[in-house]
Amino acid sequence: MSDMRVVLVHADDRQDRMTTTGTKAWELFAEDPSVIAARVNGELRDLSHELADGDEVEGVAIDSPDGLDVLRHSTAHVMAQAVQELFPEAKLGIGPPVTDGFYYDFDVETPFVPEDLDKIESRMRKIVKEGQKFSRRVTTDHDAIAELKDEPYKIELIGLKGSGKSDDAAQEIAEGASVEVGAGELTIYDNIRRNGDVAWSDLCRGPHLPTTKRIPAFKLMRTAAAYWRGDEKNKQLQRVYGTAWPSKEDLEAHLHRIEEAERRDHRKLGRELDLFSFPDELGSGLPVFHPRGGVIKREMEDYVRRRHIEEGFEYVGTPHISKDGLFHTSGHLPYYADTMFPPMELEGAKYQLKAMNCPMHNLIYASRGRSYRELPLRLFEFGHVYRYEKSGVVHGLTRVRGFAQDDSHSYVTPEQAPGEIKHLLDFVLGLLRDFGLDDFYLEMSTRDDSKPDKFIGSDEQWETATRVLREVCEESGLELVPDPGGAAFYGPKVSVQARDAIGRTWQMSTIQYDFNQPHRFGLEYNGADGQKHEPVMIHSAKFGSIERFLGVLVEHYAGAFPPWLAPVQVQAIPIAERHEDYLWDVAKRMRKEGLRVDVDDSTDRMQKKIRNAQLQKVPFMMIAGDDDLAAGAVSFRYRDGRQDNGVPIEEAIARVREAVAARTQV
RNA sequence: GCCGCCUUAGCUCAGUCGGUAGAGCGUCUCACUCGUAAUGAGAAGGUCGUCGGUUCGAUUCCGACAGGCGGCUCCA
Repeated sequence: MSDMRVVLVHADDRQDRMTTTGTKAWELFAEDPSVIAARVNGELRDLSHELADGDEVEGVAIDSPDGLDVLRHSTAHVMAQAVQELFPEAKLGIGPPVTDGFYYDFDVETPFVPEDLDKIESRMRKIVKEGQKFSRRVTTDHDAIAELKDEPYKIELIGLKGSGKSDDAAQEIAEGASVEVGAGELTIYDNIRRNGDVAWSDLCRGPHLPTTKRIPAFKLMRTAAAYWRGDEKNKQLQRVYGTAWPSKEDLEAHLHRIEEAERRDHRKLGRELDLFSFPDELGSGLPVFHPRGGVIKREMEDYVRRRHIEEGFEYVGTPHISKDGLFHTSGHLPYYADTMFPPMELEGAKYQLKAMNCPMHNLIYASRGRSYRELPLRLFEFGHVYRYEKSGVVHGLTRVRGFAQDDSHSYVTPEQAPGEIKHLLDFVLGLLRDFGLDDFYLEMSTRDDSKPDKFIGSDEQWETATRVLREVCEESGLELVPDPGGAAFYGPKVSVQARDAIGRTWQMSTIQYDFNQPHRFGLEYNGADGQKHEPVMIHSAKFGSIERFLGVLVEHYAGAFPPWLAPVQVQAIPIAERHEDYLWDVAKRMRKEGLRVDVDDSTDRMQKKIRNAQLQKVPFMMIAGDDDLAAGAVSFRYRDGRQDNGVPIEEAIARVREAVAARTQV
């Protein structure tokens, strides 16, 4: 045993530490119970990892991003052990950590039922209590294949690793597969009981917690089916999702966040607030808006129509169906036949419900000769499109089969394109802010070079389009996340992802650069040089879909809309029947100002009326009794219980009017 | 589309080991007129998602379909 030196890294601090050969990483962190793994020379390692002279070592705390992954992946192992003890025939798929938790896939004859989750969870608690040690063991492909002869999926992964050789390849092979077989040597983790027995083993890259006892809090969430290696041509395995946290409190907080999200669910609130419904008689994914939801929808439409006109767009209108030739010209058919409703045949022609509006706007452009002096030519409408989404993906208002896009197409010269994209991006961001969404980032969807059949146009065209979009995005200063392969077949796309009140992100607006459709439609303009030139078209939807955006707004505000969007802005509540006329007078004056006011003249008691207005999340409750009558005033109650009594009528009207005009929340 | 679960009054849900069902809220009626989140009493309301099968008998068991939920795949 001889001396050696390691460098202990903590944040920006680096300290030399003398130690002896054979020192394990845990010995450096013995005094810090939150450290559950180590980063050695940049690589995540188990705490049992033996250090070498000159190593740079950093402790990984259980509540750090890496630490959480280690915790969750280790919990996945415990779950897999529990499953195989309870269901010996279960074959292992993969079991990586995911956001907030983990999953493990199993091939079992009979799918799991909810009661199985309870059984698995109990067995897991037993394993955690046993304090089994996670023990790393280096193996070879040959030995591992022999050892894992009963685990066909693991053997498949070993084979893929042999051909792939990199983490990236493993990621392509299967989301999460890299945690099983990363680059480098092949390892197996044994779970060892205190008496030395090997309880269970799994092919795994690691690292793991020192022992199962270091799992502070976990819960199994649900079962689901998932295609092996994410390919719908493959067999479906049974996936069990769980969550794991550094403390019981963190677990509780996580479960609380889930409840909060459920409380905000727009499908639930849509029914409770009488905003919209999905009648079975219409079919899946086809919503109807009730009067109250209609108010919000109309406010959105009025807003976005006015803003488009202010931004230089011209409001147009196009039909819902077209002969199918149009979609062949555009290039959408036959590629998207699967997602379009099937054609209707009449008088020898096939008509299709439109799934996109751009071809029709192209016809407006092409209706006469165009001059460069007209460009940018900006067309906008609420285009109602129909897409035959697969039955399993329809979801509330966020994924429907019939919806309205606030769709615009800007026809520009190639030189004008960057300026127009910037114009659109500014427009979109301002719109999102007006609707209370002010935390966003951009996603840049580009072509997948390995799938040329999914995209049309030359390499040069794609390169130009992608560069132009990227430059404008970078100029915006917003975070830019790449989305390789996510482009439309006709061009790259930038989409604005907005975070809602509880941090979830939603894809909202899109801006797409299209050099293909103008060519396919033979669009042209006369340039200053007297020659014909081909314009570029820029697709843009600001809300994206009116329905979807409305659904997101419901969740963002948890149904408590700011006054300008609230279906009922003021709910007037008389203390007693004799105050009704007085409130009706005030209400009528407010209505003259264009405000949405209701007077609750039902036979309910006033306490009940307040409760009802509260449950309907009305921003202003306007109450009047004898005192208010005498003073020529009203009393306000707000959704949070705040009160403001004795407000003179004129002031009360002005207060509501100003909150609506300024789009403020109250 | 695939896997699993689910579908009982307008809503949320209970129930029937196969003998056609119940609560709360909501609705309607009557009484109460009340100062900041549920007044009391009474009444109406269901071919138990649809179609088929098994059975003397099906809301209950089986199947198909429709719709929903959670995932997977997909999302121009």
